[in-house]
Amino acid sequence: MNQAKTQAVINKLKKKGERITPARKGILEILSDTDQLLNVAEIYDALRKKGVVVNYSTVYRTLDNFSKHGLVEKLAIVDETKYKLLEQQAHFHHLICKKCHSTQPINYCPYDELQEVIKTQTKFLPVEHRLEIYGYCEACQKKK
Amino acid sequence: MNQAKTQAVINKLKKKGERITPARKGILEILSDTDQLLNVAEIYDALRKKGVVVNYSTVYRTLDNFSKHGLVEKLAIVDETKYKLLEQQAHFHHLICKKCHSTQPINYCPYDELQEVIKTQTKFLPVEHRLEIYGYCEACQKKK
DNA sequence: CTGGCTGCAAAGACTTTGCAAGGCT
DNA sequence: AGCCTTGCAAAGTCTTTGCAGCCAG
Repeated sequence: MNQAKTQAVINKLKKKGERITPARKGILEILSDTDQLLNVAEIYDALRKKGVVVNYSTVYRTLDNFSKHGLVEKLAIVDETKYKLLEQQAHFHHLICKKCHSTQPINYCPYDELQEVIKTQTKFLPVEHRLEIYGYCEACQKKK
Repeated sequence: MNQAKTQAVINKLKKKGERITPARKGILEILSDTDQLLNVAEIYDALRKKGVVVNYSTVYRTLDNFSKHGLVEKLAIVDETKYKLLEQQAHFHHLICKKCHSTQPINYCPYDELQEVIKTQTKFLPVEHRLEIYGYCEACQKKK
């Protein structure tokens, strides 16, 4: 279990005057311990498995809260909304399997070139970006 | 009005044995005539303005249909789902304004490097990808 | 003609919200 | 103790679906 990661985020939340409840701690632990993108139902289920039984609305509210504090990113996958804990150092994009919906991070980001192109072509002021790659994971390729 | 573009897609649909109804024709015209990403409500409204009054479910079904035929792309924007007509030649990514939600295409795609990185780092088989950039358009920068 | 397409209305999935009770600090 | 957070239930939004009737080919 990635306690250091969880604790770091908890400290940030405390500094902002947010209370640390079992639901919040549980969700942070879950997000800290995975490199998958998770949707609300997956987080809800994972919480139950940990013995933290909460209402769905709590999960939604908690994720909104974390998102507003810039601790968690809400990602729009086609036909699904997923969440991930933001890393302070680097940031990642994800490979998403079209069959089993598993995700894995990839160490690549086109941000620098992207920014250059935008500056050259437009007067748009970029703030953030999303990049996801859809395809088939190793396991699902073999199944086919 | 971009009739050539519309007609080209209509021909593709006909070849696949799909019928060309007023709803389908209207939606194709709308998508052909914009470089914006449109959501279902925007397409529905644009149809009405053209005098083509249809049910929401028809818009959904039509877009699903086009999407299945690879003519239209369904994009997941955070908190919104948008659609665009696929270009056969090139493909584009979009700049999305966080304030007014307008979109503009940009002539850049990291696909080549991306594929290289995926091949090097993983055994994932990429099929498609999504890249969107969020920020502020020229008009909204001035308003601030 | 005739099967695919549409309208309608209802259901379904997901998310948000108001209020009272409970628990973190 | 005070007030932020949660549970509950209801409402809201968006999307899908079954069925009957219509229309493009």
